[in-house]
Amino acid sequence: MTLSSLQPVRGTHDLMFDDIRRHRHVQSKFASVAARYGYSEIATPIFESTEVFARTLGDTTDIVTKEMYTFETKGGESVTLRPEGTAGVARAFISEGLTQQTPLKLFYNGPMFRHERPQKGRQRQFHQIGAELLGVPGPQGDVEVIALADHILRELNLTGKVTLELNSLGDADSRAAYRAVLIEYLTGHREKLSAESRDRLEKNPLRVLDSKDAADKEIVISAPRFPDYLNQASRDFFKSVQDGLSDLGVAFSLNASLVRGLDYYSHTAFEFTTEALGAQGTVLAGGRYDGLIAQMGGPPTAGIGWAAGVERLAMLLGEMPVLPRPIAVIPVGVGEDAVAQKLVHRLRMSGFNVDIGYSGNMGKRMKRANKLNAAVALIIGEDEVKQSSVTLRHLDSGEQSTVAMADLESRLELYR
RNA sequence: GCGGGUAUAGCUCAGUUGGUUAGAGCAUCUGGUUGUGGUCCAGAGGGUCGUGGGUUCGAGUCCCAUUACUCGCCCCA
Repeated sequence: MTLSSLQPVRGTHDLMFDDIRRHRHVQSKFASVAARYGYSEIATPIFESTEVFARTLGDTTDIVTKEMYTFETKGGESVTLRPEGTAGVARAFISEGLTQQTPLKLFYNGPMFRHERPQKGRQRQFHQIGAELLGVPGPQGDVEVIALADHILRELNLTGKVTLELNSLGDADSRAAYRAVLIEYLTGHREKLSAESRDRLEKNPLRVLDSKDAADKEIVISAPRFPDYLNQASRDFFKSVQDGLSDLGVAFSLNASLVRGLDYYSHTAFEFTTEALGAQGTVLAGGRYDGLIAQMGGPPTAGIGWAAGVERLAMLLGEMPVLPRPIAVIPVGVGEDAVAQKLVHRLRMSGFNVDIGYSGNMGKRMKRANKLNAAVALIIGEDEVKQSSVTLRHLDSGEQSTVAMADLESRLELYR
């Protein structure tokens, strides 16, 4: 541990054994469920022009102002390691000429990078799965996207551990109206607000609703409520989303202070949260972003999507299913090595999961077979080679018998 | 960026008011068992006590700094 450069960079981790199995489990469940909903996969580059993120996320967000891994290429271009997935998908939507192929359903999965202080459930390189539905302006789009999220959490057996919170940010008019009264109210209490909230009052007043500062919370309790300022169209829209979810049996609760900071968000905002991960309770979050594509320079296109943290989901998973037990092939002496190797290959070609101890006496190899959790050992010695057979030993019971080489596949059928 | 906690063997951790060869369990290796593992028994290897400085006759232990990890704030997935 003396060479600091031999440690993984702060906030990054090597994933192996059980950890990566959990990740793969999350990812493969996601891929199979997403396919049932008609989503196809997209893999956008891990870095993009800095502009792509700066423009889409908004230059008042923490992500853009202090958490991006931004660097200059040898060609002098400013590029950024992606801090989230939606911006890249939106960029691809425009630059790949997909704007005429709506409705478009895309899902993705991959590493994201944010320069934050690491803690439980928060790393500098982390992984997200996400889904985006482009070109569906109606509430049935919201319902389907949320149902997809709920479905995946269900497949992962997490329904008891997470709850869905829902809010509406309304359309642009509603938001402008609410924003105005909120600013007026908060300005009246300006002196009592925390420093950050005073700052947000200028840049992003909705975020004050989110504050965890005790004094701020006091003020927020009596603040004008967003739902009261939704116009009729926005109310109808939100009502349809709620009815749609209820019809599908997706449970949710309303949370009027659930907000998204960015201007292009509208209508539905939602989060699946858990109590089990401490401060990082948000496991999956998303919303409708009808303004985004236009803001990036594409044709006005409705959009809604979400992203989930794979690490956070993986932490919530229970025990992983046990791995299939291999078959161990054990040559008694060096004389049998070649026969053993051929047998191993033959069984692998037939679809069996086979391992072999590479060196050592028989005792050692038996020990290794045991450690691999092998179900059976195939022992090959001089006698066996002579009669073209192997000794098949069941490692749990210790029973063993002689099996002709030719009959092996059928005798091992149970262990495939 | 701010605050708290922690750092001793590959892993999990003991280590007394500062006291001389720094321990345990697990893991690893060897032997008991040269064609039979998981149990058992005997033994072995493995540590610049995170790093640097200071106090002291003497520091794993006290002080300072630093780094890493971790939890919280913030932010978010």
